[in-house]
Amino acid sequence: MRSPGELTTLFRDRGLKVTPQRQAVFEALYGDESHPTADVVHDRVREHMPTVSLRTVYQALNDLVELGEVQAVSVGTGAARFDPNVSGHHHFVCRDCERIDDVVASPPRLKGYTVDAAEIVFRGLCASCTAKQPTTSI
Amino acid sequence: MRSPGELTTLFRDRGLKVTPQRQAVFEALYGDESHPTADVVHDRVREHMPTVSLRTVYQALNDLVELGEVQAVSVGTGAARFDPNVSGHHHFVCRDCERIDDVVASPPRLKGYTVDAAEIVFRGLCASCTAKQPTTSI
DNA sequence: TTCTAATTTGCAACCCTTGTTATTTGCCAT
DNA sequence: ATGGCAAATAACAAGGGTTGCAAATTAGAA
Repeated sequence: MRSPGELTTLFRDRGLKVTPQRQAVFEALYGDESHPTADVVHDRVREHMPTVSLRTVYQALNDLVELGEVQAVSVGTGAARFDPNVSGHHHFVCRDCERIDDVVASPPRLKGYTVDAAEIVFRGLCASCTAKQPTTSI
Repeated sequence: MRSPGELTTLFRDRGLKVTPQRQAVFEALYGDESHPTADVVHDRVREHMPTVSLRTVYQALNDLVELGEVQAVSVGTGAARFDPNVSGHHHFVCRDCERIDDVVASPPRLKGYTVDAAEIVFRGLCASCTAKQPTTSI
């Protein structure tokens, strides 16, 4: 995810307005590695802007996801987690505390962890949907 | 997942009762490769037992998951999907129709598919939780 | 500054899943 | 075969997470 300053330009270029609420979400998420839920982001934002609604935080987060600046991580732990790191990496989900850690190493290097399973989820279009796609190539 | 007949024995051994509703869930899921949601299983069961409640279907599915006979797949497409195939395999999630296919091949062999991303989710205990685990070894 | 489209808020509604409770039922022991 | 008890069912409500909606506000271009 780009810096809050760069996001300001990006949002305006896309016809999206840069509100104080959105800037607060930018700041709350920038450089964060804890994979917070929308609710956690909301709490964080309200520390300095007590009147911001959860709905607005969801809006801002969804906008960031649509722009490809933030990744929504759904790993079956209830609420979606939001990750400003959109470079290729994977996640470790603790079955006890539900903490999510970034995994840049391969499984054998997960020292200290208890790895129960490694789930690989491929995302894209299935053969049928690929076939009926209007402009798809390859 | 074992056959409905074998599950009958397994359930009784564990002190769980084998009801017609549960047997209907067994039948509905046995050999199924479509990764149905609880709601889909419910519809399927009700074709022959119209009075079965969704709650009961959830109960049966959760029991099967706890016994390790069925895998609950949460890939961010809303409702959980249930998979009677508990052998080591991965999933392909279509971003268009949300169909889930089993993946036994490696990514390069996904011919016909449009692969946007391959997410690897490691599950287990993080370093902190591993450390405070009562009886953990290795 | 003015105008317009986008945004915010607060609320309700939605989906998915689980809690609760009275009633029914499987099934073990007799 | 029957009784009794623990477990399961059904119906309902409620919970968490997320989105839809409408009125009021506001960003930002002209």
